[in-house]
Amino acid sequence: MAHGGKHPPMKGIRQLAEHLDISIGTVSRALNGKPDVNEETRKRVLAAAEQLGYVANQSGRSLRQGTTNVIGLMIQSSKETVENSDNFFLTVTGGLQSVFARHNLDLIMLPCPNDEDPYEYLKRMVARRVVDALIISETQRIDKRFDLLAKAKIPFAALGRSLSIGQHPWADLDFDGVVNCAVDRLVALGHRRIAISAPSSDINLGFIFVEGYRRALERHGIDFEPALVIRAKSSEQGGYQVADELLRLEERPTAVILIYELMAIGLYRRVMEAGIIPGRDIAVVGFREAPRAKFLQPPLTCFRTSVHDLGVELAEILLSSMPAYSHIYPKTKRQMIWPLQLVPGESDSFYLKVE
Amino acid sequence: MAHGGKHPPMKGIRQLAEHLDISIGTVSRALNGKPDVNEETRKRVLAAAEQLGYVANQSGRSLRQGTTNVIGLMIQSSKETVENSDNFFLTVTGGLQSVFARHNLDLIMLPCPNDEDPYEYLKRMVARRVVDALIISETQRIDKRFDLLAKAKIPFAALGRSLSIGQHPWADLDFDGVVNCAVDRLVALGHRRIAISAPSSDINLGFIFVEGYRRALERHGIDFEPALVIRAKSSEQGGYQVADELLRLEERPTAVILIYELMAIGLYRRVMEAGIIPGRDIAVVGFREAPRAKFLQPPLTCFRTSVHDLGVELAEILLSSMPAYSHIYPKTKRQMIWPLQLVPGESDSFYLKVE
DNA sequence: ACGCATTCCGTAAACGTTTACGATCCTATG
DNA sequence: CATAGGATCGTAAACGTTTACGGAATGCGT
Repeated sequence: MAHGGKHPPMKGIRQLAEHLDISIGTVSRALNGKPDVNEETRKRVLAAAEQLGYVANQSGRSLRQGTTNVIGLMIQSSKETVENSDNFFLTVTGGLQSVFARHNLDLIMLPCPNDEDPYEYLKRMVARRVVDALIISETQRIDKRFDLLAKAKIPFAALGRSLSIGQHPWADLDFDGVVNCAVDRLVALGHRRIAISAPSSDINLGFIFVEGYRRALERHGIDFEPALVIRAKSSEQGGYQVADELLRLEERPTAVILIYELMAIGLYRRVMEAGIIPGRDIAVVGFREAPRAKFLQPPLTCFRTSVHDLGVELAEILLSSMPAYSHIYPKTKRQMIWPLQLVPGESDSFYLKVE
Repeated sequence: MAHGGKHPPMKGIRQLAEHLDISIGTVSRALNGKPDVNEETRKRVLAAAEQLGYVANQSGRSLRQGTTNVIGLMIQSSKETVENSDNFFLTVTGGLQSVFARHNLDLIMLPCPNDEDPYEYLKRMVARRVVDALIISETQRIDKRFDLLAKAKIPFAALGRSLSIGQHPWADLDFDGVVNCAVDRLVALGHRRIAISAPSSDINLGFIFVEGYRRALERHGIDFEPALVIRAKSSEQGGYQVADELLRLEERPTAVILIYELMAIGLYRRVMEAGIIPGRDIAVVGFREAPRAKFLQPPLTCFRTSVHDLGVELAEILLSSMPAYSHIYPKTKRQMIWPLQLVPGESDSFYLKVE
């Protein structure tokens, strides 16, 4: 309260310096915690900045030091993503921020419009130099974005693994573990004909999921039947379609593993139309546990994880690859497979062989 | 393909100018579509920029002209928001972008960490001058953020109305229409004792929803009973709690209106524990239609709207209040109430008076 | 041939910060 | 007392861009 209530509009560090009768350089050093400044004047500067509501103009700062203190999380807001992710990204964002906040890093989300090519969008964002580092999500099996970021020498980490050359940092859910666990459980319940749904194998997830499924079957000495792999969209309609195709098979499967819990609703509906009751006549295991999965009757057996904590891990992975922070987060783990835990429901408990 | 494949790293507009043997000022004018430049040289510049992959450094540009061409959408990623919104924000983002893209405006999302005060977070973002305009969401009944933005003279619009002084631009769902329609429908089905759930009346929505409910009852000559207003969290647990409180009442309601479809699952469970079947023994109307609401059995009667198109409207409202665009979007509509449409389910169809 | 308007382009000054460098003062040590 | 060295601060030069201003060249009418 040095000089009353109303202040002239704060124009910049220059005004602040004049007001304090200190040189502009010293003010900057004081604010940024540089060593060459008397502790007492630092206090004065901080107090005045607080009082006058001064905050450094980001553009000037970034221009000078080539850094923005902002980390970007790129997401694709395609219709399909929006319907499936069930706030996955908002949750992971919380985890990311809890780490970034410790280093005065702000997170912004960069939603790629669904009519723009993600690669071009990212190129624009990178060139604009508005973020210091990037997290990209929904990675493709071969994703040019990795090369772009590597070439631009901008630190990054991926939410979702990729096959790109070189070992780039990423974190991903343990789809392999999920499908293994699901198959184990179903086999233990007596199933031998187990179907699986997955997105197209272009999508990395589609590839991994089916590959894990194949290996799990092999472990149990069960032959892999291509007809039991249904490629479908990860939506309610996709689930309906999966059921439809399964019902058409000569020899029906007795169990099915779904890649997205949302598909279960469509599948439930379709099989019930055919007089088949999920959990009694056909076993269903879904992935992943989400608030909406609780709406199902019978409750879906699925897999739970803390998406928030996944964000925490991912943030540390990213920071470990940023020169300015790599001394704090040693580069031990560059890739990370995030575990999930089985949540038994009733969609696979009361198994009776169909027909 | 003027001079082979590899290019030296593009450092800035200066290099581009040297490469073209043109002055730096002309290059800038050419890129920005200024009139004082020969059409042919403009073509050359644009071609070279494309070829060398030059994109203007955002910091330098913003510093000079005080504008960033970026619009921010502030959201709060609190646990409750994340669980309830069902990707509401991602969807509205799509609508916003479809408008912004026409003006080369980029949208970024600013997720306020849940352990930070939204007001302080916004203040930081505003002071950093990283966005030209802002959209704020989840507005409180009295929300200091409006004053902050007005004082900072930064254009903004709100997703959700507010009571703040002055007529600030906003768009909001037609909660009044929803509750009116719900009451009308229930009354037409013979109900007189209609309960309602709503969040605390500090939240603007909680106030509006109950107020509309009161007026709707009045229109039908039904007395307003405070005991039938249940304040609960907008979650599954909240729905369970609502049912719990309703079951405890001396004279039970025969119908209940829920503010969030997610609450229906908890309510369903609780009333079924008591041997009461939703849709037969008690009528349930929910708000809003969401993918997950389809999981309910019986299907929930609820309200549908195009959140994407709401985003479009909101974007136009915002642009109309930005000096640079107000000639394109005349300031006719500054506030907008966005309609919803009833989606009849079966949760209120087979009404039989309880007891 | 002259004046004038128009078209195009180059020059240089800003925008707000950070930081290398050097200047000043003070203290301790010989 | 002389000097070294540390503590503290001021000065000025960058960072990459846009834009006001003025200059050169051209066209046109007289």
